[in-house]
Amino acid sequence: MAETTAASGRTPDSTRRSERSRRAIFDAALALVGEVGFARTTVEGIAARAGVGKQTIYRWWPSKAAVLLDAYLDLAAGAAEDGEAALPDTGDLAADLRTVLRATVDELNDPRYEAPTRALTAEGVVDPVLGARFVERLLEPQLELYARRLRAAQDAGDVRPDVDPRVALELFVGPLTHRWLLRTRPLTHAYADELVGYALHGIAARP
Amino acid sequence: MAETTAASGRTPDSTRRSERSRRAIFDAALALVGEVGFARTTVEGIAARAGVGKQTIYRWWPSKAAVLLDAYLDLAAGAAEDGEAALPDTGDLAADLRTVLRATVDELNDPRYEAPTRALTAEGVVDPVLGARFVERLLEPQLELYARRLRAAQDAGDVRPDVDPRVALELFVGPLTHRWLLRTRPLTHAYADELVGYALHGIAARP
Amino acid sequence: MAETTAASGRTPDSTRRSERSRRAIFDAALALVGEVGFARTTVEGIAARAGVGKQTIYRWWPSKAAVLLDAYLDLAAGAAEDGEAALPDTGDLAADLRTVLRATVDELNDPRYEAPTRALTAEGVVDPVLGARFVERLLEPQLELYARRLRAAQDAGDVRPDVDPRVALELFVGPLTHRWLLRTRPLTHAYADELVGYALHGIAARP
Amino acid sequence: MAETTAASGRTPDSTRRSERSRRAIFDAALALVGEVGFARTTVEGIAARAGVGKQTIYRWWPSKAAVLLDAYLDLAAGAAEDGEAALPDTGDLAADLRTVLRATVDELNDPRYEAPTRALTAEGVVDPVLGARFVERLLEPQLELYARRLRAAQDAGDVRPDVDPRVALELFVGPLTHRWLLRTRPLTHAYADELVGYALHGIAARP
DNA sequence: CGGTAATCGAGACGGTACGTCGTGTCTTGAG
DNA sequence: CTCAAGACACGACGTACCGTCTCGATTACCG
Repeated sequence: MAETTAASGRTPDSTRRSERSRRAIFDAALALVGEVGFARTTVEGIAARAGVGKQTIYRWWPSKAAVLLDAYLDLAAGAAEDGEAALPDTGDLAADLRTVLRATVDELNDPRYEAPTRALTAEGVVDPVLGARFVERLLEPQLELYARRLRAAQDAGDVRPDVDPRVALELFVGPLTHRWLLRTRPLTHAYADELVGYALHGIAARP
Repeated sequence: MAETTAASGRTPDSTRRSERSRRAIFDAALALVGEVGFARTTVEGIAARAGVGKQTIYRWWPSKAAVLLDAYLDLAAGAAEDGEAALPDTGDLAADLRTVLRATVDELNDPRYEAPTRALTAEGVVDPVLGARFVERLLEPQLELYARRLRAAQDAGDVRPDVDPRVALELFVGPLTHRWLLRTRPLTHAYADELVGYALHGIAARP
Repeated sequence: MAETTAASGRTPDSTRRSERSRRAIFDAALALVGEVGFARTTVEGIAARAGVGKQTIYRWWPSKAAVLLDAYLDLAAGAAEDGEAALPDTGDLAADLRTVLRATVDELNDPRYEAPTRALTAEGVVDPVLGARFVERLLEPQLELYARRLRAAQDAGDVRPDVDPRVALELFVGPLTHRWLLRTRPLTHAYADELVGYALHGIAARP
Repeated sequence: MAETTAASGRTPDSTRRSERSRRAIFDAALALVGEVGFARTTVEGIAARAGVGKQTIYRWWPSKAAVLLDAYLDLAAGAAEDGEAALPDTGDLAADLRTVLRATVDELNDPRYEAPTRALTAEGVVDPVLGARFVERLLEPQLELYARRLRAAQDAGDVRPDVDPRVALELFVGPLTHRWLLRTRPLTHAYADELVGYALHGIAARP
């Protein structure tokens, strides 16, 4: 589980690292963010809760956001092990997209994940380094699944061959993310379905 | 220009308020966020730079984010005075959308606005109250312009009548925002054009 | 009660200073040094005990030693108010010196004063600035009393007129201090008497 | 050269000890105290400079003061080898004392020795165990030289037979130390001479 | 048109957290 | 076993800001 290595003067020897502390820090960080939110979570608080010296956190991470990101990645890695290396492919692209987008809606609405995900995303919006890492490790792998499914659909003749899947997928995740991040309108299954319809067939009138 | 009024015990008498200080605070806030970023901008710093007592800030705003939001709204109000109460309507919907989206791309890429816009958006992602205000005062009015243009296109028979403009517009702004906030891919005019094409006509193959 | 003004960037406005805090800090500092010793007394501890922010200490003093010195001076000033502006002068120089030196022995042996006095002295040995202040405010005024008494004795013909009182007085306080600081031998009344005997006949006029 | 043995649970096997490390630690300790002072010298710093593990220091000494003391004793032992097992005895007590006291003044004023000597003395003032060791190993042997010379003077009839040499010697070293430690007045040869004059006639036999 | 009640600049205050440094203990691998 | 190296839990450092709280000194309404 690679970490956002601290950029300070001397690099510590990672072979001698305490796995026990690493785990305790992750657990404490996630728990605290869930309980009091990211803003009121402090490095000091994480250290205290993890039964760890502050220095042990600063030795391995440059900021509390980096800690949380690694904790989150660790969590996601655990969850990813058992499952979903690919989007469903029943042959019906619209149905498959509806399934996935509905699942995404449910996940985004799940209060357990909301706080840390929002915190991390917001931090990434403002901190390019952290954001890049967030995208590279978490977001892009997910988007790649969409791209793959769309490519399969192209092979099956369900999607225009001149369409760039990497761009097309944003028609689905872009609006969803927009609603969720900015809270402009409620995120519902109905919205997911509507989105699939619009994006798949466009909004222009047919002659 | 209404402020996010401080919610503390006694409401101050706004008629006696110093306009001079208000302006100085806005200027200082925007300047500091531009120079050192939102995170390293402090209320103390704003006060010092504005030549103002800290209490004068705390009297009128509940947080530095609220100050920045009002400063930003003030800025936007000034900019909005001269112009764009509506999206262009040349009769060619695709062309008009390309124009607008390209302009948006340019704006988002403008380093002058980047820091404060990102800061406010990120803050809104995490703080629902601030986010709501941000959306209500800044985002929704802009989205309404899209909705209006799409409704006109429906009247002209260029957009399917069963399409909900408020949802459809997210096909354009959603992906754009997604790229900008998360920095997944560069934001270019070519992308804006591609997006208009995809969203307008869908990605599904035609039989 | 002048303080060892902090040498940091901006000098605080001493007219707005909280007398309440000043007193609480002195009390806490003296209490802690008495209870756990100087080395294990911390600025943090003083602040906590005094119910004061750390910054309030750092605003007015550059180090814990400076705090303790001022606390000590404040104490001494309080004690000095009621009393001893001069050494006793019964006409019998030897007896008077014995009285004073015995009292000094008792004071140095008093466990209540021992810890802070040793701490302060040791700190002054190593920190010239603090030491100078210690000497100027506490030690020299006391030594001046000796000098005055010796001058009176010269006037009375009990001390050789060519003797420099400021040097002569060190024959008494030097050895006493030496024993106390370095703990070479026990400090007793007998020693005080012996010292007076030895030193006095060196400077006493011969008939 | 005996060390202030660490008092921890298991005593290490001193026969397997690295002489190389011991010397390196002494050198590093003395160098650091000379360069940055005792307070800012750290065990970690000594270890790093000596190219030694921290544990190697903690294995053999209980504190940095103890390390410095041993380093100092080691130094003094080297210096003592070539010389002065006794005070000069030309038959003229006053002259001999002046010689010795002037040499002491020079030594105390030597900036090379000032930092470590002050540091050790100050530490001994506050730490009775260390102080006792300092006195026993360094101070008392020197004082004994004075006592011996005074006894010789008594035998020669130059000093009153009822005088206790161990007390009398403090008339010389006490005031000198007082001036040096507390920096009340400059330490000069003239002062040394004056001191001898004052003190000596106090203890000299009367014709 | 002077009294008075507010806001204003300034900044001290009690706090919380920061990120760093040093302590003394413990562990690892080499000799 | 000792040693160099250094990670660890811990505690304190001195600093930066927080949001609250006095302080005069304007300043603008009101009687």
